[in-house]
Amino acid sequence: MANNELSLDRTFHALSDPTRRSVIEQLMGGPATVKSLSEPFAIGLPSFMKHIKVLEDCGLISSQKKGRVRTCEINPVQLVVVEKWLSEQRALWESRTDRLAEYVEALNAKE
Amino acid sequence: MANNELSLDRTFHALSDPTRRSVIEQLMGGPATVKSLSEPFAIGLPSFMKHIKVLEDCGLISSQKKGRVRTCEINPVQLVVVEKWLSEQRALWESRTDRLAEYVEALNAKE
DNA sequence: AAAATAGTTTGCCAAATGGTGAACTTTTTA
DNA sequence: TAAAAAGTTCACCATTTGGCAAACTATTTT
Repeated sequence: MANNELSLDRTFHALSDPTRRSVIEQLMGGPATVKSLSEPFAIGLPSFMKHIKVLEDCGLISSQKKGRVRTCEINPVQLVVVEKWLSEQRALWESRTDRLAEYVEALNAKE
Repeated sequence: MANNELSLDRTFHALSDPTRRSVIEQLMGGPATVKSLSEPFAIGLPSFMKHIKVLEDCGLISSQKKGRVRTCEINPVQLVVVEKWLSEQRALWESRTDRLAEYVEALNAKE
């Protein structure tokens, strides 16, 4: 569970971009090549590769090249690290008051 | 539950900075003034106020001024929005395989 | 009334971010 | 073997970020 702070910085930052979140969503369905992942987006491959690198550097995905094709895969551990920070905050808040349950209900009701 | 995308962008970005995460953590204990929130950090007030603004713009906190003092408060709804995106991803992954449980266990075991 | 406190506004800066096009390498495929 | 496909590298660009100092406005305190 090493160096949390920097890891959280990078992971939250990685998730702050819609292109990168979309890549994550795609990868949830299973591994995919860079090319196929890039297709939904109207940006060049060099730009897209930067996003892949950001995701890889923070540990959200991993990739390997075989022949001329690079295949990416999700690494759920890193998502759990982030989820954990959030739920810890939630726990802090809940220990102070228990209004959060109401908020969540209200939020769910809005859908 | 309006405009999720932009809201997620801004909220993830807000959480990608350690100063801002620390402010969130402080506020989990209850409302506090800008000054008291800024004390742990070796940065000037103008810089600190930018962080407050980022947190307020994405809806993670709210604040109000009374006299010369501005008091900030956490707004847990926005945290829940982020938690939700993450747990949706986790659900996607779990629907594909159930190895995540193992990962989480392994992670928890490391503490 | 004078001084301290808490914030705000302004203008500045270096570095990081997210994009581009062009040129290049390495496989595959035709 | 020639051409297409999939990345990669490079140099460049505008914008955003996160910091600063200085000057300013209110409000408490003393």
